[in-house]
Amino acid sequence: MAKFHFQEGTCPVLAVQNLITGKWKLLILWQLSQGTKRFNELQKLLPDISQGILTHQLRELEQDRLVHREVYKEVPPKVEYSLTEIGQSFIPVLNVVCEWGTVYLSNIKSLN
Amino acid sequence: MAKFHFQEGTCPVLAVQNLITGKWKLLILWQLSQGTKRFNELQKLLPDISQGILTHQLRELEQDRLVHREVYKEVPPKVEYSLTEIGQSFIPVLNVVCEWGTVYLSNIKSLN
DNA sequence: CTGCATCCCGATGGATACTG
DNA sequence: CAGTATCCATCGGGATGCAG
Repeated sequence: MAKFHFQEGTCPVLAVQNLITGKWKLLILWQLSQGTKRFNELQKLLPDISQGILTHQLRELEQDRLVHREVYKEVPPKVEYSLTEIGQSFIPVLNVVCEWGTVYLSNIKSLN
Repeated sequence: MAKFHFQEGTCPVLAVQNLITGKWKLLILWQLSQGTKRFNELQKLLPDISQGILTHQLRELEQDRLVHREVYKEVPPKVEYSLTEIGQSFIPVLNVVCEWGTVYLSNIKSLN
């Protein structure tokens, strides 16, 4: 893996790159930043992501300690996803991204 | 493609997701934020990315209007890459990402 | 020097069916 | 409801060789 050659040790930019590389990671985090969601709710909010992939990416986010998975031992089953403390700290980044994206889209639009 | 169901039209978060999904996009943008770079320089700064991929990703960033490619018709050839105005506007986002990444890495480290 | 073309491979994404 | 299992398609990434 690449090191960041302007700094010793691991590159923080690369770390973030690895965290959010995954076609839906940012969207999932964004949805969870709006509050705790059940699996089913996420599916409805992100209808273009298949069930298997959603599960998979949630697991990755969980491993990366951005997302917390709470399983209720009930019938029918109930699983809630929420942001961990680390995940919460990422919200400002999401907001900056969202703001920039909005400007970007309008710039691109006016260029075409 | 997914729409952002909390807003009409295209989702800015998704737009950014698509821009920076690509294993090296953030790193490339970061390097270019430090100043104009020749192709060769980028290769040295990012030794773990193969030439073909570097070319490919630079082309994508160019299409997305984040990067400018200046070809000097000389012998030997010389090509310089720099951030466009839109690309420049992305630098604050990169800085936020970098700062958060730094904190994230130290958090993760202390958890293991 | 720059970077395109080709070929290859593993990772990622996706559709569908099935299960506790 | 919230998955897992399976199979398949596509894409990203990489090595190498060639060309202007």
